[in-house]
Amino acid sequence: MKLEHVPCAALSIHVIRRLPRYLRELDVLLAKGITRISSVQLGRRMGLTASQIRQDFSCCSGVGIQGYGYNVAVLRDRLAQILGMDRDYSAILIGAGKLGRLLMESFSTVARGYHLRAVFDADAALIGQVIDDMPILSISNLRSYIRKNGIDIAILAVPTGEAQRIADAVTDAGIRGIWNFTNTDISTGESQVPVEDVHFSDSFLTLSYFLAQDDRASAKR
Amino acid sequence: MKLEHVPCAALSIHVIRRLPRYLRELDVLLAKGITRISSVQLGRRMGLTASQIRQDFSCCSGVGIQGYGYNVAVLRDRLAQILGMDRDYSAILIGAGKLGRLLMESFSTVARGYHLRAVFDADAALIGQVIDDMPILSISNLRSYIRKNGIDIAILAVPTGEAQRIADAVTDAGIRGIWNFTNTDISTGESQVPVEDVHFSDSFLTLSYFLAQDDRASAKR
DNA sequence: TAGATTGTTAATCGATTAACAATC
DNA sequence: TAGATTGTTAATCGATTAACAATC
Repeated sequence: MKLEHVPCAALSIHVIRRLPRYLRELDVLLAKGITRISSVQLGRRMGLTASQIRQDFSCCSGVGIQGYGYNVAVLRDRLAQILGMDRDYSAILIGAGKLGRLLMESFSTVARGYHLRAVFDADAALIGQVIDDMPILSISNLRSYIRKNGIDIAILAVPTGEAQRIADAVTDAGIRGIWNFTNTDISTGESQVPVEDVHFSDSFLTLSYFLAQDDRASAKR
Repeated sequence: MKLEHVPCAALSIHVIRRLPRYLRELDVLLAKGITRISSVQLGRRMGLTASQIRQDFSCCSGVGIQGYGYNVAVLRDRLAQILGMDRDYSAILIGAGKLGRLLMESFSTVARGYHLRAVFDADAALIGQVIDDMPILSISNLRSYIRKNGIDIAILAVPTGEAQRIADAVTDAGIRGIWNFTNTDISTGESQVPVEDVHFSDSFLTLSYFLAQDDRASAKR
């Protein structure tokens, strides 16, 4: 199910989606040697109100100090913890096409703290090959691999037509989250396994709307 | 500026972000030969309320028919139009690394209706090479190229450290939108040029939150 | 005509912003 | 102590849902 609909998330999805941004900004501050920041200063940098930042950070109880602000390093670590970056989770990639290979390469920087354990594909010509030190396994072993190794997250980089079938398989095998790069919405049914979509095309069209809207507005003037 | 903050968007950003999803679902219906759909039926398929769908489609005035529903093909074309898919816009790609090449290849399917006009890179070893029929141009020609050819959208697939500098350049040259794949938030300042981010890492961490939260909840029980 | 379904208005719900007491 | 700033409560704003008259 889409993250927007997961019950018992403790924080609202709006807050959750801002946490990685805070984390990035705090890393920038750390790199600059800034050790302390107030909600007003951080708000100015990020284009958010100080009020919102304090509301958002109420999940990090005890980190802020009245009259002082937040210790950057402490807050950063607390956010990283909330986001599960300290937990040694495991992931597998399904689909070793162009996109899959890109994700393989960049995984360690994109998903710091996670471990990519295996890569699966349906193409017999790829199976057995080793790419970036990762052997490509047959998709027919997908379920048993997830079960045996207690994999946490499945990354879906398969053709659109295969997406739901694979989603069903990994859900059935006990996966705990799906990172979906296919251009379709997948369902995890009863299981309520969370699905995060990266829909390139949707993202692009959203941007495109603003150009078209701008043109429509200009045409009227 | 982030799409969330663009003024005079006519539709709320929440509605806009649902439009591409509607478009996809309508394409699925068309492929199945379904020519007619009601808000209740569409809601059931997509996990939305019929009410929300009718509110969302109030931007497509005249398309719905009482007692009948919506004509799938008509609604689809209207949405495509609202999203600017019929306008022959142009785009350039900046950064011909792994990600850039993937975007080059997939651009025509991801951004249907748009034309990729040129690819830029800073690496002298790449400049002049032809990849997927697209010659790689020198980034030193970026501004003049945009100005001369009236390019609409710039796709940023450069290293994080270069992102803001390039964003400044393309904004200054009169670009109308930025599709940002770098792992940082860029500012377009006064110009209010809309920026759509695709932050892989933020997306992944958002999913990761739910695993961590699930573990925290389990630990308490 | 009777049934179905839209488009829109009103009600509810949730997120953001403002205000301020607590306190470092 | 005085000034700064948090954390939280209350107020506002906006999005979603419900209801229903209009009408195909």
